[in-house]
Amino acid sequence: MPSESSLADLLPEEAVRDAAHGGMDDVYLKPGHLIRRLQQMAVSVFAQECEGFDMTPMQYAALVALRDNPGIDATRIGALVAMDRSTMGNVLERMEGKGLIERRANPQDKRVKLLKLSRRGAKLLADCEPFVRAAQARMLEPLDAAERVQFTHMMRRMIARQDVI
Amino acid sequence: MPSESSLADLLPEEAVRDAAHGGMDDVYLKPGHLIRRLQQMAVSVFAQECEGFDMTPMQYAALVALRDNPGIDATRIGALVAMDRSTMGNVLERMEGKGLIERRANPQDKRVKLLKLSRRGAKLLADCEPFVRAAQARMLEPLDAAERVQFTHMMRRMIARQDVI
DNA sequence: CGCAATTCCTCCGTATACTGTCAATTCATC
DNA sequence: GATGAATTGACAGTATACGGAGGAATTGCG
Repeated sequence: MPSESSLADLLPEEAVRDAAHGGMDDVYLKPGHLIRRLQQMAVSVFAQECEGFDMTPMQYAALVALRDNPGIDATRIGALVAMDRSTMGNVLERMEGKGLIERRANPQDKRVKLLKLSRRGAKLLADCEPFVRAAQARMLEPLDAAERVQFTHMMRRMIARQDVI
Repeated sequence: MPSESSLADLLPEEAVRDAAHGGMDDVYLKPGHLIRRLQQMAVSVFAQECEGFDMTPMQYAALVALRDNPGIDATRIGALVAMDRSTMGNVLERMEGKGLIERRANPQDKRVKLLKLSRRGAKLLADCEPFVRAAQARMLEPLDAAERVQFTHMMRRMIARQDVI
C-alpha cells in the first residue's frame, strides 16, 4: 500500500512553520511556486475526474479543437491550444496511435497533414464531457462565484501581458 | 530570424472571435487551460529574467531549499518544493553534474544520500537572487497591490483544497 | 533476535514542454 | 520562371512531471 502521507508529514517542523508564517526567502509563497502548484493541482483533478478514459488534459484540448475545427493542421491546432509544434506533434502521434484522430495528406499543400476526429475520438469526447466539466468546476470550488470571475480575469490579464507561444 | 508571429496571427478569425467573446465550449476560457497558460507564462518570464544563469525554476527552488536546510535528503527536498522523488532525483543529478550540489552517503543511514550546496551553487544562488525577484514581480505586474494579495490567497486556497504531492 | 513493514534511492515507462535544426515544399518577388 | 524567404512536419536534445517496481537498508514489534 502506497504511503498516504501528505507533504507536511515529511517536513521538519521548522520548514512547515516557515511555510505557514512566511519567512524571509520562502519560495513557498512566491507566485512562481504557487502557479506551478496550481498546475499540479489542475492536472491531478483532471486525472481523478477523468480516470478510466485514458486521456490527458492536452489530448482533451486537442480533441475539442479538432471537433470545432475539422480539417485543421497540426501547427494551427498547436496555436489554438497554446502548444508548440514539437509537443503538439508528439501528442497527435499518441492520439493517432490510440485511434482517436486521422491524419491525411493535403493534395493542395504537400507540407501539411490534415487532421480529423475519428468516430472513436468523437465518442470519447462526448463521453468524457461531463467529467471534464466536473473537473473544471472542482478546480475553482474553493472560490465563491464572484471570486471565480475575478480569478479568471486576473489569470487572463497576466497571460495576456507576457504573451507566450 | 525566427517569426515573431503571436498566437492570434495563426488562427482563423472564427477561433479568435470565439476565444475573445466566449463560445459554448471554449476550452480557452476554462480554468484548466488558463492555469496551464499561466504556468507557461511563469516559466517563460523566469527564463527571460534569469537568462545566462543556466538554471531552471526547479533547480532554483532546490537551491533555496538546500541553502535553508543543509544536509537534507532527496525525498525531503522533494516534499519541500512539491516534487515527486523520481523527478527530484533527475533534477539533483543534473545539478550535481553542473557542480551546484554535493551528494554524500550518510554513515548513520546507508539508504540516504545527504545533500549540500557546493560553493559554486551558493554563489549562483546569491548572484541570481535579484533576477529571480524581478521575475516574480513581473508575473504579478498586471495586478494592482490589492489584487496581488487576493490572487495569491486564492491560489493558496485552491491548492490547499486538493492537496497534491 | 527474527521478521514484517517502512523508507530511501534508482530505474522504467509515459506524457508534457520548448529550442533548435533539417528537408521538403510553397510563396513572394523580381 | 528563377530564387530567396517563409512554412510545415519530423527529429534531437534538455528538463519537468508522475506512477510503479525493485533492491538495499532500517525500524518496529513480538
